[in-house]
Amino acid sequence: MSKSVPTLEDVAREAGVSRATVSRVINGVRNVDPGIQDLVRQAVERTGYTPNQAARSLVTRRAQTIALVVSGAGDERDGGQGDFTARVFADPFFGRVVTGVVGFLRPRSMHPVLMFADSDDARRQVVDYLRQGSADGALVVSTHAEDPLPAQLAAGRLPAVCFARPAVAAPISYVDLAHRDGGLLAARHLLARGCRRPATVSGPLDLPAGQERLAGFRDGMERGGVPYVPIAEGGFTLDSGVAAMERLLAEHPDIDSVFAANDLMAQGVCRVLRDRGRRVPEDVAVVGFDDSSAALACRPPLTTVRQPVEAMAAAMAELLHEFVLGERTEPTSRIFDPELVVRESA
Amino acid sequence: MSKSVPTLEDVAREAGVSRATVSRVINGVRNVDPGIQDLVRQAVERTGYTPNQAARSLVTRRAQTIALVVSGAGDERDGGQGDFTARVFADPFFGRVVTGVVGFLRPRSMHPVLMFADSDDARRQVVDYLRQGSADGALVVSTHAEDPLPAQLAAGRLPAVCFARPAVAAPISYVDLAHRDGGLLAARHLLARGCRRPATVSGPLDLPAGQERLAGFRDGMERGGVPYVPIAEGGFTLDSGVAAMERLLAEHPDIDSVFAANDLMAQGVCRVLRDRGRRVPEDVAVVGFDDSSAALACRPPLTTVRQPVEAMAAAMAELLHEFVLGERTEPTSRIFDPELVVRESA
DNA sequence: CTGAAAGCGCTAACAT
DNA sequence: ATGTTAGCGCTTTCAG
Repeated sequence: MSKSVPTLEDVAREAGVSRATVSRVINGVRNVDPGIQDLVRQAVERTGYTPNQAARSLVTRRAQTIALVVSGAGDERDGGQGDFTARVFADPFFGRVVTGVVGFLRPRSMHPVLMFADSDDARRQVVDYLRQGSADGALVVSTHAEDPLPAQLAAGRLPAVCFARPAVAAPISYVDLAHRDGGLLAARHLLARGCRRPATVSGPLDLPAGQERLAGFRDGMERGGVPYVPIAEGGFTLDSGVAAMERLLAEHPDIDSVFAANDLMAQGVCRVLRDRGRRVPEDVAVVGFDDSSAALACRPPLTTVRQPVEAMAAAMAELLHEFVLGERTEPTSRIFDPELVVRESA
Repeated sequence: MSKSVPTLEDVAREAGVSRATVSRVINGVRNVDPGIQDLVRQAVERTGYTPNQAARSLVTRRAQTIALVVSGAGDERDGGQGDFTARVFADPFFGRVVTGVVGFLRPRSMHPVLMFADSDDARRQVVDYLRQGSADGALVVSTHAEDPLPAQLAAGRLPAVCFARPAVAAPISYVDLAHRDGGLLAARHLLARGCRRPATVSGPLDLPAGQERLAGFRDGMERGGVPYVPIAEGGFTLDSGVAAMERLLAEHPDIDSVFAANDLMAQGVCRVLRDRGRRVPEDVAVVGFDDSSAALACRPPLTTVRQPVEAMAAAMAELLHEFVLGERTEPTSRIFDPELVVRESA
């Protein structure tokens, strides 16, 4: 058999210097004679050396890896797992988070480990993973309101940053959107269009995002002279949007506009409208939220409130990185502004 | 400050035994007195000990991590990155792969690191990652035909398993579907329905999956007495399905059925048909491929050829695991059978 | 500017 | 059945 993977020792011998010097060259530490640097680099080339990350981590106490965890509140056992994963990926939102996170991580040669925390057991795994030092910190995206993970992470003093303020209060960092302002934007646009009989398909009302988007919309309508807005609660999925819209239409057949708290539900809304023979936007104008891929996939393309998910995700990674480096210690929040994107649905 | 994380040493002292014994208990090695086991477990509890993975990996030479890499052929620089990630997540297929992989990994407390290999540089990162021992092996899903990664992995003798046979030949393991049989299934179903003027929106013809699904379909039609099938090549995306269908309809306005090589394109096909006032399936029957979430999201719900992606992904992880454990050494292939799922579109 | 040496925390022979 | 001991490959004082 050929000799196994080369170590620092091998490179040092090959270059005729000490291990320490090779280490310095590899890690780009200053104070190394340029001539020797070349020597070492050639030796590295010849031996095909690659530093062993475990050995490195053991002394630096850094894994160069962060956990990207999608967390639910449930306590489902195995059975639910597949569904949970599937649901997460069905939402175009998650892909954007990954895009943003990877964009920040990659140039720093760090990598995300994907974890799903949809049961007590899975959550324990996440915490253990961090305590083991397998990952330097966690980026968490919660899908449910009562998710206990953020609090657990905070209690364990583990570096972590959440996407959106956790419903369960905890001293933890997060990035979030000014959801309320987003709702306001939607209301103003509909008002400007002349709509006076709006309705809304809200997000889950136990989620801050659900509440605030609704509050902002109502507030905007109220200020615009429309005191009452029929509401049907949805669950941020296409199906829930369909169901909510059917309820709304049954009780309020004369509405002239709908604000859906995310694009997936807006898509459901459009589908129902179409099936009922109502034209969008002529008969009923529809405004979504997120500006996800669903907004463009929808017929007609959705006018929607853009949430800069990629930028938010990158900021989340950046914050975490600062914690890991010890440059930051206090829990921090970073709030982004929404923006109206006008297309054809309203 | 409180003393930092407890080590084996601390637990050993606390329990009044040697490090070795504690290690044995923790790793469930036999030959340890039950009484002492309890003692140790209590000490672990009291100290809140968690094994350090880096130290462990250093000696076991196992990271308990595998790389889940999505690989393209491109050589795009930074700019393309975001798009690539977004495109990957937009396809419901990838979520199913993750579900299957995680399902296998989780019970073994192993975790997937997400990597995107859409440039030479990124591919180098993947190879280095494995050589560093940060991951024990790679699971690769290629999105393009000329993806050089599988060959690179094989050349480096790195443990790896691909989803689908790589277009670039290499001595590497993979799981795949009997695509040809899938095409046959679609043809037979359409034939049984009485369709005699079929057309097909194929996948990219430089991809084995694209070629074989098409070949199977044509073969089936031929055997059923239909010698000619108009074809338009697509790219497995919704938009490409729309474009392909428009071309098809322009040149062959009298077709009575369409076989699309995946559900996303079938969705596009249905959309075009609907816009042109053709009823599905009354005027034109449509059969998709994959049975992804897009099949159910489509109106009408798609009759499609099911690809057991989750099971295939789990098999991929299992194969890799066997390589990592050294239980398997020769490149291996595992082929799954497709299955027709009849819904409303055909 | 470079080398020698001391660990990082753990597992696995080898003793006992 | 348990303890002793030697590393795994690397970074990092500390001398020189």
